[in-house]
Amino acid sequence: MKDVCRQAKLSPGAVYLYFRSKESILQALAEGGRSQTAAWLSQCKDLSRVVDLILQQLNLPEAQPVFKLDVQLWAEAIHTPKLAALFQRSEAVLLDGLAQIAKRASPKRTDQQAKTIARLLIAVMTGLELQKAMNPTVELGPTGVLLKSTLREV
Amino acid sequence: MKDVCRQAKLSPGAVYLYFRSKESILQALAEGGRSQTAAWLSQCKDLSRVVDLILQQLNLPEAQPVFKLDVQLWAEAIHTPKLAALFQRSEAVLLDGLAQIAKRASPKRTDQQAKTIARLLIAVMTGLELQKAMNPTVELGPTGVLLKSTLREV
DNA sequence: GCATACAAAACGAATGTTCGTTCTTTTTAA
DNA sequence: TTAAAAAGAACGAACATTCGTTTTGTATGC
Repeated sequence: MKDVCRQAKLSPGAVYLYFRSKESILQALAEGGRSQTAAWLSQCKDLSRVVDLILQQLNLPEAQPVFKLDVQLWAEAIHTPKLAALFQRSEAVLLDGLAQIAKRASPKRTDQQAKTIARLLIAVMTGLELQKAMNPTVELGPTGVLLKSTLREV
Repeated sequence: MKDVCRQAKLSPGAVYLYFRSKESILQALAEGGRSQTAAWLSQCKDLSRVVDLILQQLNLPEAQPVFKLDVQLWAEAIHTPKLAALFQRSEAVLLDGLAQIAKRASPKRTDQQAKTIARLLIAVMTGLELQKAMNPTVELGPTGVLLKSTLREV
């Protein structure tokens, strides 16, 4: 809360004019991440583009504080059903979107395979985000190239 | 702390006979995870085995509470330098170990490529762990097969 | 064999602090 | 002049931690 006040340049009392509770702030934060994800997902017509955007986000210096925030949100979701449900819904949307893109690229893939690829992509994205959150000096290097080549092969 | 007491079947006072503080408990927990990871890493002579063990762990029903705990530890590490340093050290060890295995399999890979593969594997592992922590009903399906085939191609 | 003495272990209520929230007051702006 | 916005002190609940007491287990005396 102290951090929220500092970031918003508002006193505790003022913050509570805009949000009912801390939990509703966290929900709004998670909601914001969700819609942002949906926004860039809609710009992707193939998995190569997806990988590009993911790695671009991960390398954005100003996005780094967001990574730390996301880890806090994940932890909060573990013991806050409302947040957990929100994350599960947005993950389901992301999963479907990615699976569709995966299937469009090679229609002979089964739905299950497409979904597995999508799940792995999400895992890579969040996993790398965690690494960057815990150690900002991490360099991703040729991760994007490697990822894209593997996606072409499968 | 309440959860720790319940799990240990000990009163708060008794817990503090074994640990100096909550933080030292978290450190011990993280330390335990580290040595456990080192243990199964030493049993792996190729990446295929690594993938097998990772997915076996992820599918173990009794390991699921550990996933939730890990997410809490990650979040705590974000604002606890001691924990962050511990995680960074153990990640470095894991990274080197996996990179060595990756290079042993195909020596023509550059060190950077091997390290990138290792980093991606760690990302997949923690990413899937996060998914399972937030939604225990997640089914991994043919994730292992797919992962191993992609590793063979690259 | 039983009672006594002692130390280690455990308990759980009490403590002080932190944190989310509220409330009264002051400032801003229309 | 008035309503909206912001401030920040104050409140209460939750939390990590401590401490005086009780229990348990074990060695020692008779």
